Amino acid sequence: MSDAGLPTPFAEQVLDVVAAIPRGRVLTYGDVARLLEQGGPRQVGTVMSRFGGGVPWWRVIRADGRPVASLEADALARLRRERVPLAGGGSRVDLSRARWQPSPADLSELLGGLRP
DNA sequence: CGTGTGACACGTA
DNA sequence: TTACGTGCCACAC
Repeated sequence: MSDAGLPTPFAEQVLDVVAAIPRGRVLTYGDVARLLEQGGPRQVGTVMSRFGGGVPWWRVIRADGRPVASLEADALARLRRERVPLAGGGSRVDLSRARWQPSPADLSELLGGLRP
């Protein structure tokens, strides 16, 4: 069993956002940070590394469209399964088409629940 | 209080 | 396209 310690409030918000990414869509680490308006891509990555196991972690990718290096094969398989638009011969996500752009309603529901 | 580390981002070559 | 340097933020020593 893995004990990643206790999730901080920031970690829980990150996980909440990731859990809200619709099937077939993705966000970059930077996107998540900017959505929450706190921390940065590296902080999001740290959270995912420690607590990402319970959320759709494969929907969080790098800004260049490549999934996490250490889990690349698994991530690409899952993304393909969800019909996420790929590019670069299927090794990268086509961010211009796959990036999730939350509607104002999505945002208020997300951030509203996290930051009343 | 300096230094290293990390599931990152970006410009330049 | 890949490789490298620099910036960034938080945290452990």
